[in-house]
Amino acid sequence: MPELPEVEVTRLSFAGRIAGARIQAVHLGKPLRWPLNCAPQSLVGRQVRGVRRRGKYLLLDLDPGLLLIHLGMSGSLTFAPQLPAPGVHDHFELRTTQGVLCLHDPRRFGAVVYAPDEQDATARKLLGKLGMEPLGAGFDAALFHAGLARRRAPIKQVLLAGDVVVGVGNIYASEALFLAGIRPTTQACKLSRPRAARLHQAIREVLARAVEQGGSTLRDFSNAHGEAGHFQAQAMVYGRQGQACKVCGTPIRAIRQGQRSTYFCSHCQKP
DNA sequence: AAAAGCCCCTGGATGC
DNA sequence: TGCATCCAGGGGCTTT
Repeated sequence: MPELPEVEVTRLSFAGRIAGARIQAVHLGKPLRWPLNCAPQSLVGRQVRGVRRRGKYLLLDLDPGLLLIHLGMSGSLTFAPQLPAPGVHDHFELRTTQGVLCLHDPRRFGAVVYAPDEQDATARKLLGKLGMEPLGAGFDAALFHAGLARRRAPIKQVLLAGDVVVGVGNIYASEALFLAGIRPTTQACKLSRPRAARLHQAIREVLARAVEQGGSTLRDFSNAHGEAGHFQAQAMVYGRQGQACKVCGTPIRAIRQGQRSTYFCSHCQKP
């Protein structure tokens, strides 16, 4: 489910409210992708200093240590003053002096992992190979082009891989490529510098706009207040197979790339 | 080093 | 109504 915009919208919706809280109890439901690699009891009494994001990971800074939270395909977080009614898919619950953080994740591809610090081996294994932050100052068009230049795979799959640029998932990859006028099947290394620069800009635009819109709610995404996002309404290609392109009227096509659906306009997007 | 497949898991939509 | 099949916003791991 959640790509960078959804993760960032989630972060923005509870970071300020949880900062400074002290952990009172930790409750676990069914196992997630990885087991929590520390004794839940050992977190009790620690303060939550803030919430950062790296790619699609949320970093809950504790004093000391940090929790890495990933929402997987179907995860969502809520942060509420009162204990929520127990749900069968609530698999991680952090009770604090300022509210209850709850991870709801039907498919359980999500995870919560503890690390003493970011240099820790566990943290580095998960965060170490991540690419540039698309909304950060370090996301440079020339570096982006250089990163693409050594990849022969289709550009869509290079975007999804996350080692050149992070946070672009299945929805926003299709959307950004549409905005940049680039066919998803084009080999990444074949993109000229100007076209790579155009894609660089398109990624920033699409992701920033999606954050403003509160993310995409296709099935069940909601922020930590429980509110849905609205970006999906303005998708140009994603999920629009057979419908007319909003720019030229050509029917939108759907193909499979690496077991994932890709949508594009064969007229607006050139190989 | 890079690319391609394979899984993990549940639920909703669709088709017979 | 019941059952089988396919699909879904991710990504680490193993194999080529």
